[in-house]
Amino acid sequence: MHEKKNAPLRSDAQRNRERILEVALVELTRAADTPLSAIAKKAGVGQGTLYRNFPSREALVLEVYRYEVEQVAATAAQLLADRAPDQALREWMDRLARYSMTKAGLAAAMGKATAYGSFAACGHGPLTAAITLLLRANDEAGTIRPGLTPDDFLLAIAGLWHIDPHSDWQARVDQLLDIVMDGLRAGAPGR
Amino acid sequence: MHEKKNAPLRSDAQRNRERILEVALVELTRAADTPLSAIAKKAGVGQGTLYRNFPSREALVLEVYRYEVEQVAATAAQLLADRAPDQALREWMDRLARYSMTKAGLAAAMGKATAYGSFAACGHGPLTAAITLLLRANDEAGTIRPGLTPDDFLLAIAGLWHIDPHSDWQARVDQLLDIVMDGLRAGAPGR
DNA sequence: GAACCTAACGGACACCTGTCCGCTTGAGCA
DNA sequence: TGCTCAAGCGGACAGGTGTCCGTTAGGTTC
Repeated sequence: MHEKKNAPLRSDAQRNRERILEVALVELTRAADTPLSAIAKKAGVGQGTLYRNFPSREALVLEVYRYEVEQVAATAAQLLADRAPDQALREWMDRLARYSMTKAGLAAAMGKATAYGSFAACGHGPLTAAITLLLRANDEAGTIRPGLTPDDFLLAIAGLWHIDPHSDWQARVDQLLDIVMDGLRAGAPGR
Repeated sequence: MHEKKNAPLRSDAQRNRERILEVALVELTRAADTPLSAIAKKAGVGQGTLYRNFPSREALVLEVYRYEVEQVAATAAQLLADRAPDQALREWMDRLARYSMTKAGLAAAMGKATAYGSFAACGHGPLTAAITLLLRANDEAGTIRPGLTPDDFLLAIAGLWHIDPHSDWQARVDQLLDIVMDGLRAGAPGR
């Protein structure tokens, strides 16, 4: 069983993939529920090609916004440098929420992606890494209950994916994250 | 604009509705993703009839398990009579989780139903009523933070709908509900 | 630059959801 | 019992997702 070592894509495949992402960004921003078939057509590729690159709608959305998501993930380290671990965690959750609500379809995709099985398994490293970082820092500072895994964390904030991004989400997000943050804090050993 | 006051269904319509529910219970229990068209066929009705009675898959699932859900809702009062408000709330959440995990497709349907807009608006009174009851009792006892609405509560436990009912859900549910419960408790004024 | 091999293509297809609309039939009334 | 008529029926259909498979064309080797 020979592994295909991190697949050096063929040149045309590479081009197709990028053209799909370009088109998808435009179309999904315009309407989050644009048919995938329409995106394939506009990108000038067959359905098969689109689905080979992105097995599901969620995979495509996540990839489209990957840069944004990676940015958010990257701020974790930054925030930890600037403030107390628990403050950093809370601020980070706020930013994650803000991005999810702002980018059309991202919240829904996150919800699907985190459903039924670990998010980590989906190969979306950056987010998991960021969460791990934040949790460890807080764990060491004794500001959260011990033994929390990234999966626990993602379940705790799952409510985010159920908030309508077209409504007054700010207040509901604040309330939810207050509850979650306090929940994570409870049982903390203290420093 | 004359309201049709709580629609006295025509006899054949009534029979069809019941036959659909019977078949749906069997089929959905066997496989949660049975095509609705298959259920319609087995029930001996057209697609149109099925969809007129149940506008969406979730509506059907929720109706199929309505009795069970109402049972859970009804235990809220019982639990409040037996124990301290916060104990009752926690125990109730456990039972809700257990039912959701146990009945195939129920968790997914709950997730969809609570997504994007208040659950209460969907006309599913019993659950909302039960939650309101529990929250009020806790509010009065000073065991939870003040000002919590049923919507806040549903967002907080949304993680439940993301746990795979086919996996070792018990441990994950416990962990999640511990976090949520502590989150709700935080900021409680005390008695 | 020709031949080969396989990654990648792309569109037809299978399947599902939800809607629409012409037809059927239960039920009240004379 | 026969008439009437709208509530209700049911299946065809539109629209979308995801799969399959015969065909095409990059890349490599000689």
